[in-house]
Amino acid sequence: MTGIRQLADYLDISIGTVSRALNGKADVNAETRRRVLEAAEKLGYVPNQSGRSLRKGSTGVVGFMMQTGPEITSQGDAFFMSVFDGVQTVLSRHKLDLVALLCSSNEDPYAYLQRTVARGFADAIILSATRRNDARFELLHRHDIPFISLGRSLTDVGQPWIDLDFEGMAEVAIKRLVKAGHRDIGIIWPHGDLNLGYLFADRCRQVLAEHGLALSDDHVFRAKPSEAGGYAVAHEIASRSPRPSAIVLVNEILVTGLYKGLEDAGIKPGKDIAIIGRYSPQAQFLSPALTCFTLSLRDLGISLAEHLLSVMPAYQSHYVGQTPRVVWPMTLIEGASG
Amino acid sequence: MTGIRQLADYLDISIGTVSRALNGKADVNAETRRRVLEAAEKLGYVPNQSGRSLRKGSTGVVGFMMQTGPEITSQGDAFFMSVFDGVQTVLSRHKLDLVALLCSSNEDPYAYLQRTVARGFADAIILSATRRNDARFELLHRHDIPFISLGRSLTDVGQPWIDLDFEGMAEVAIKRLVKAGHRDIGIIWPHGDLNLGYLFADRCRQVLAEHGLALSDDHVFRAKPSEAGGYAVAHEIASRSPRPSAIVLVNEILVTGLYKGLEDAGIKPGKDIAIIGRYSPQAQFLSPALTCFTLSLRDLGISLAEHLLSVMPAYQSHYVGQTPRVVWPMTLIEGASG
DNA sequence: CATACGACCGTAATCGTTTTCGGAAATAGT
DNA sequence: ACTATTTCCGAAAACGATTACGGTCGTATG
Repeated sequence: MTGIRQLADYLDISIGTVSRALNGKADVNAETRRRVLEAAEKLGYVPNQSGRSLRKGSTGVVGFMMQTGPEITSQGDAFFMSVFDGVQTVLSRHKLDLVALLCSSNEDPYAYLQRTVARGFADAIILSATRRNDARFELLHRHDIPFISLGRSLTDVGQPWIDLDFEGMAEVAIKRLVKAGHRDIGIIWPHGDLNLGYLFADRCRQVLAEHGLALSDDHVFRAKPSEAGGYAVAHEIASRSPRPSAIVLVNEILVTGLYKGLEDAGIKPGKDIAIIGRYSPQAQFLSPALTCFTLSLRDLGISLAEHLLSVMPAYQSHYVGQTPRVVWPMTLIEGASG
Repeated sequence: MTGIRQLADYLDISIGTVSRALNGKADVNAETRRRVLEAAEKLGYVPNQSGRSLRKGSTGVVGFMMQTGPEITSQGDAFFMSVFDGVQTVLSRHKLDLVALLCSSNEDPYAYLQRTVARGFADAIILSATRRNDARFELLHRHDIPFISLGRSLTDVGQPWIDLDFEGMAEVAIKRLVKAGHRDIGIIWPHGDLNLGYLFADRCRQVLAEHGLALSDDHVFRAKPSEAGGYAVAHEIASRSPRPSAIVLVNEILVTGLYKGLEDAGIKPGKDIAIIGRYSPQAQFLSPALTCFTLSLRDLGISLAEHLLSVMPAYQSHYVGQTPRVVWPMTLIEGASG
């Protein structure tokens, strides 16, 4: 390993000058700087992360916290990978790196986050899969760690967040179905305590009421956010009488299983029952193609990163403004399912 | 932030003793150790990552390298999340943490890895999406970083690897189809330079030859590893004459698009054309259910971690043996597609 | 009683980097 | 010619942890 000391010895100058040269500080001769840069390139010098961050008190790393395990809590892999890509295009301009902080399924997320921030692993955190009440916000706020969340929560410590417009989606979807003549609309509410479920269900109920329709408890279906969950809930739907003539769902992963389950019960999606959901890469390749709501995940990632930077003291000069709270719009793709 | 110094002041002892107590070293009174542990718990002390790893020369972090971006290179959905979960169950027993090192789609993976290891970010690396020739192996070998790869490569620096048994899959699939009477079998080879494509295609060709059958170049279809890629390749398949009566594919993501594309071309999967592929959470919810090869991703992760530990000097006492090279078996799930 | 030894703890060096401070040399100003 | 100012660089102090080393007790052994 070639450190700054080897580099300094090689050039026969002091480590202080080398450091200043590499970091673009003043007080170093142009010619000297050139020599240092050249030698660093030649010897393949890269500053040691631990030494640097110990001294600077910051790591240059932004962490995106997510939970591992077979049951994805809210989104699929492709979802995050696209968001990550957007986040990185912004962060890389500031020489920040993004890593995914992986919380094991058998560790408490709160404890994991506590351990991780106390270690000083990352300068800033991006949270996802926000719950109805989410103590992680208070933790990060208490430790004064810059963070942003992809998702809202009832817990409010003045944190910035960006969230998909589940309420707008509910509104457009319900109105579309009502206009098409549906009077008996059901919704699928993914299991668990994710906040988005509440937002979505509440707004659905509200919009239905505006049209003089009620959302009977009998037509609020709970399902695990997985293909198998979709399959299972299809049989519940099939067994209801009266059976809803349309279904709106907020989770993207459920839909393949849902289609299959309905078909197995002799109910043809798009014909016997209307379905409106969320876009996923498969959505347009189902039969019938899913009518769904989509968004640019990359742009979402970009926005996430920019707003995160705005709450990081060392970078906020670039992005000023009040606490960012963005409800990200989604657009409807007309399929053949509803 | 409460550091070791605050802890020592609080207990009115020296930082040396505190450190020894926390790390289970000798030379510390049982009663003192108890008090230290108690105070650490109470004050929420967690050793600073930078300070510790600077001194120790190791970080306690294992990195899993993967590339971000909308086009997943080889696997989809819950694949990685399940593998991660297995990896972590092993690593956590040794107080090691797993993070995903995210290489942006517009950064060269080799350069990214170089930067990351030179910084001393992780003690060990897990590679995935291995290419036919993969310079990353040489890089890690040169820097003497312990690593393992999920996937083989022609590049050989004596590294350990675990890979799915794509050759076994090819063999079982081809034999099954031949036995069912198929004489004109095509394969889908995902675009790119991933090594698994070569392994799979070569073995298919070989097994066909053993049965006196040839794999015409006309029936080797290249496709982007995505739903859209599956849809596109379906039209190519449909346009061939003679058209293959069966298709074997090694990528799990393609299949939804493939089904749809074939149907749009008036070809019914499982009826007009047999299809055998890889398991994914959707596979059993397609119509007809996909005949596919599956494995326990969690167990794969566990094995990956154990073999990684065996090449990490600080841990290898627990797992001895020669360089591990595991061809991971897959089992057939009989669906209705082929 | 003197010596040896073990148990326990504090001191200080160390890891690799950044950054402050002061000094030397060169240049400019009078 | 003397002072003031600028330019450049080296010395050294941090950052927070681990750990080698030595010192102070108390107890056991001869």
